[in-house]
Amino acid sequence: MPDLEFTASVDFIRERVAEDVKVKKNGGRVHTRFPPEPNGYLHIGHAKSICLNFGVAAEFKGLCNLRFDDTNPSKETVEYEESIQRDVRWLGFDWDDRMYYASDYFGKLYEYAVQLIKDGNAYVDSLNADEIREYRGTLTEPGKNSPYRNRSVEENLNLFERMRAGGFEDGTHVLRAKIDMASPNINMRDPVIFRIMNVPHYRQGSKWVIYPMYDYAHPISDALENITHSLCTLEFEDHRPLYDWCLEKLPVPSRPVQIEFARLNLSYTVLSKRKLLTLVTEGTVNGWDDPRMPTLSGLRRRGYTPEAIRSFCESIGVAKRDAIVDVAQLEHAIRDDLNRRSQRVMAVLRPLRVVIENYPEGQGEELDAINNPEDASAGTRKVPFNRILYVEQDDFRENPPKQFFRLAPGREVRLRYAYFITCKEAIKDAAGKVVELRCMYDPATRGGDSPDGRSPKATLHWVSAAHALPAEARLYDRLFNEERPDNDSPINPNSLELVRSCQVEPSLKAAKPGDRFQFERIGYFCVDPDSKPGALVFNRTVTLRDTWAKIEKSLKK
RNA sequence: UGGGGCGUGGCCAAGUGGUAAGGCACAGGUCUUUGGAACCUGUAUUCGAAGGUUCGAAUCCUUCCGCCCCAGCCA
Repeated sequence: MPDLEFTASVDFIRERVAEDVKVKKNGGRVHTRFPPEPNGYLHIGHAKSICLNFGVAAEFKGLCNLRFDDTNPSKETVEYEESIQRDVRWLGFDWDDRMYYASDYFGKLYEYAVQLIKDGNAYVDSLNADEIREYRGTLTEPGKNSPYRNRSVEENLNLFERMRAGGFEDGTHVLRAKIDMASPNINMRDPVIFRIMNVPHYRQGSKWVIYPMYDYAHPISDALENITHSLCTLEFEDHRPLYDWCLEKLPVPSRPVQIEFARLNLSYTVLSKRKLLTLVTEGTVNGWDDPRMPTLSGLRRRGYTPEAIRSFCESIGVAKRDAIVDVAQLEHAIRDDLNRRSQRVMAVLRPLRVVIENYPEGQGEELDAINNPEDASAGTRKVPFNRILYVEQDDFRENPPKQFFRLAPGREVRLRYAYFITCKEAIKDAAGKVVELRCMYDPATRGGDSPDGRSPKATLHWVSAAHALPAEARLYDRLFNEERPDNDSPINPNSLELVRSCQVEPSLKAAKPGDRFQFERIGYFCVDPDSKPGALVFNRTVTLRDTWAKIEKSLKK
């Protein structure tokens, strides 16, 4: 029986699509598209749009196209295009054979423009950019008609053809839609629809020297692909009358509708393409896939899973109000996913040597460890134990504060899957730094349980010094310290911390780039592409929730 | 200022005239060989504000306030 009490509510877009399907609009067909411009890498904000577009299509048994909005050759490259394809696929979506390019419609777009001219709906303007701006008016004052606005159809046709043929300098002429220079909507004040750019296009080469503007190319591209619902972000809301105008004036094969939703904003994160580009070009970060970047490639390298990103996108909803989602919600999504599926492993980030004085020298043994307590089918593995171990420096305090349950002089703790040990003495170097712990173990507690039922308050992770593998850990923190960073915000100087002298359990020997693990008690880590056998490199995806850190923080206040 | 949108707890977000879902975060607690996970409990007499309509309003009307977007030959 379906649980009627918990019928999930749907967002306003799905509601509207459902209504259209119900009344058999477009024959009940649903067809969306994801239309990125190949001028940068996709980020988590795009993921929201991808999940929406592909998601809506799938839910209504429809289709979603991938379409490159490549109408501005000065910014677009094949590298970006390829990264976009890779990232959409990685996120888990498939466009089958429906990959399109606005640039493939340039011919059509040109013909439609000729039609517009013939119908008296477009004209060639020869004002320069500054003049056009002046003539446009302001928010409160209407614009004025260009002196070229009433050129004859013949003259317009001739000029436009010459624009296409080449020979004109950039900016000498533009094709404008003839709408209304006094419109209160500035987008309707005779918007430019074609401009001259003597720049080769990354796919079309030098075939064109005039390129269509987004506002003109987009509705027509949608119509040519028989898109039914064209979903875009809020800032295009007042472009909608222009979107509709294009479709009304031209004999296009279908009539899509544009629906706008609020783009994603994340706290402590910047999602503007311009700023992201700057971070990359100025070398503030190490490329588009720097694990601190909110790009899909960065998140991937960081260790985020597509499932977590999709689940995050589902959790934030789709609405029209401007919102800033707490980055903690994203972190929750990845923890939730990784908790269920990741292999547990013991790794010591900052090693502190421990000598078990009463453990026989030369002796060693292997202990059973559970691979994933959330998944019995993940099985167990053997972990070597020895007289000399490493534990985490943070797990020992010479003078433990209240509520610190871990190791301290005289304190007994459990070593996970191993024995209880009691600290007898802390050895210091000349500078007074604790460099070694002398401990005693209780042989009766093998595996981690005591016959007398006593149970230490703390369980520590550890590695056998003789068996552990050296590794590097890259610990990431938020890229910005400001909750709402702007274009000038400095990055968090501690956004990357390199820890080079880690010791990890030997089962990690064969770990390959992309493999994910939970380092018990520390966090989730992902093997970096820089990693090599014998020189392992792990990226920290996200920390585990850390109750002690919270207590310690409140203690300091 | 002209136009277009939006205002429900700290952050998201349901709700579409019948008496405020859910998630995140936070705070307690249970359990625990990860101070993890899981589980339980708590957190809006109130929906930007003020009027009005109605037996009854977050939902309808009026006015006001606040926030976002638009003056690229970017998308």
